[in-house]
Amino acid sequence: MRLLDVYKNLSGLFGQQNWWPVVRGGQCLYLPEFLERPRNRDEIFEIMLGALLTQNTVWGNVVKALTNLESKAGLSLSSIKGLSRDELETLIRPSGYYKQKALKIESLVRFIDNALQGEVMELSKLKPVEARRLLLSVWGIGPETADSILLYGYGMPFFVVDAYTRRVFSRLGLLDEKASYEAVRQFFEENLPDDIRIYRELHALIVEFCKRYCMKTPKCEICPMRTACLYAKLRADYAQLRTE
DNA sequence: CGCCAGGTTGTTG
DNA sequence: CAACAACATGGC
Repeated sequence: MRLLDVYKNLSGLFGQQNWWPVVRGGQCLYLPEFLERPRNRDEIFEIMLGALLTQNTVWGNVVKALTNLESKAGLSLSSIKGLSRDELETLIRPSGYYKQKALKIESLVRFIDNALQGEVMELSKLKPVEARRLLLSVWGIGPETADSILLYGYGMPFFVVDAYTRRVFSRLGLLDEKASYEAVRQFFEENLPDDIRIYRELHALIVEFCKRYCMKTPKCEICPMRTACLYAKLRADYAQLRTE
């Protein structure tokens, strides 16, 4: 099975994902309208917040945090700037690592004020590679967070590699488990059509697939991709041995 | 209960 | 550069 086959399978299984979600009135919405138009500054900043808050954290907890921010302050840059460290910590608490994440948000805000003159749209004027380099220079923003912001916020063609991506594709036998972030990203970018819609969808589909089937201890018996998966075969063989 | 979650940073060998 | 600890809440 090739990379594009995986995409087609997952796409057929789960349908259109419409990432990145937006939080409005405490609801988490997946809106197809962003396939057609660029995000505005507030929408991009909200993605930055979400991308930071979801580091090693389930999205449901991030929604709680974003909902707190939304109702007590607002999700815009200026709203966040009006919060004290303590207020920020309290509001984002449900997303975990809340003290560290409060520092990261402050670090992000400093970056926007200083390097971008307070305007996130400045990044869209740069060449993608330069925008990425800048984001990676911010304390608290690593490669996955940067690529999430660039791909979903700015529509720049970087594939987002997360723990799920490594898990799925190493289990399928298409990737080395210990390949570096950059190596994995290049593998995807070289083997996918140069189309941010596909980058966006595939990453979202991988997350959905891992939540439903390919968890740490996977449900290989009922997995729709088991017949193409090395790991599923391995576990099936092992189960077979034990009954003999 | 224990395990796990859409990472990043700092420290150490 | 690789390995490991620290960071933390909430759902199952």
